[in-house]
Amino acid sequence: MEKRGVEPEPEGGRDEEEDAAPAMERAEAGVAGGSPVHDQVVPAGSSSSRVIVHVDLDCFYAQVEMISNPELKDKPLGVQQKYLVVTCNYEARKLGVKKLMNVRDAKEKCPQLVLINGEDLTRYREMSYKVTELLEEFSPVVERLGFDENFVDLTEMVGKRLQQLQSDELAALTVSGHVYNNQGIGYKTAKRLEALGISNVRDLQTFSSKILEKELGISVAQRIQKLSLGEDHSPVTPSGPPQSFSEEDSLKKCSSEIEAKNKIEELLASLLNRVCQDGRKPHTVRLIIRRYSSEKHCSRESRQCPIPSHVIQKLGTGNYDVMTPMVDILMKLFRNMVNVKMPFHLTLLSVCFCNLKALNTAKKGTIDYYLTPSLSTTSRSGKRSFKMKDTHMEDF
DNA sequence: TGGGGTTAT
DNA sequence: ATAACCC
Repeated sequence: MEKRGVEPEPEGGRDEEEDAAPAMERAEAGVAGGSPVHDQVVPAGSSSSRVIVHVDLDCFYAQVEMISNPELKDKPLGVQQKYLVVTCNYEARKLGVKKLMNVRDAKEKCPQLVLINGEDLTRYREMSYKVTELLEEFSPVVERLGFDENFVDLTEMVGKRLQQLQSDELAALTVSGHVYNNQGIGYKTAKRLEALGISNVRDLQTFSSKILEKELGISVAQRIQKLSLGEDHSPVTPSGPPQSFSEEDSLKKCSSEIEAKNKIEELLASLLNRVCQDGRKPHTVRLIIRRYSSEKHCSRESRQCPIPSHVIQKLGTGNYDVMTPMVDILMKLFRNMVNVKMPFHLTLLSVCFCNLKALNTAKKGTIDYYLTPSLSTTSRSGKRSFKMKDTHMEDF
């Protein structure tokens, strides 16, 4: 069963995105391979194997754009972020456009290419969660990976359905779609393994790692060999609501505090909208920068601090000016990282809200009720009996 | 390489 | 606070 890890590298002019249909995968490949005669005999509902679907959306951003504007449907379409075509539809791919291609190269390859700016992820994020929520109707155990992939653990549902079946119905069950030799390995790789004399899981387990690496590349080789040993019992972990919200913008050059402040205000404004919609309250804010450097090691630096409780309380309301105190905090974080008296050159700014906490549902009469910050001011006219141990920015 | 996201250290 | 990894 393959749940995590990369897809097979694109091979022989084939792209991984052609499997538009969900793939059925079985857990414990090693066990299944160990007894080939019996590996399909699974006592209904009592098996320890799992049924997990992996749903991978094709060229997701491009699809969202085509749904938004159907006139784009039969044109070659690319989604642009800065000078990159981050994804494109199949029309564009036919004409030689690749994911993460330079806009210049893409236009050269395909002058008719229609480009849509996709730097604002709002609609993609919304659509992404709609897909996840749809899948959650089948089972609450849905794990997201990025915006366009979901893993759904359907073990329970399948078990229950099998139990309902009569024995004759059970016997009449057929499996349709692609079933690749009972291994979570794609068609192409299966063929190449066959050529190496690897026809079942045990062959793969005992095959020379070195030769396999030479043949398939170190990444694929090591991964599938681990899978052949049945490794990956990791559960499908329900993602639930996001644990952080961030907005970032890469820049050619930011070299003054004013520029930085303007960018930060822009990022913050979007974030506040998102936080407002979410309903929960972030208790931590982080500022991330990337400094210009010729090195490949394009590392980021960050500073974070707790959000003062009086600011947190005003977060969802929309009435009060939360921008001013937040910008204040963020600029302090900025100056903590960047010596503004010295020349600097930043190529990225990002603001992140994390440490999200649900609003209190504390009942009257409980300890929580009296300790709840949001109630401590309103219900007792600002006379706070407890000093919260927040680290405020003044402590810097 | 964008603009995100998670978990581990 | 950063790294490493995912898309």
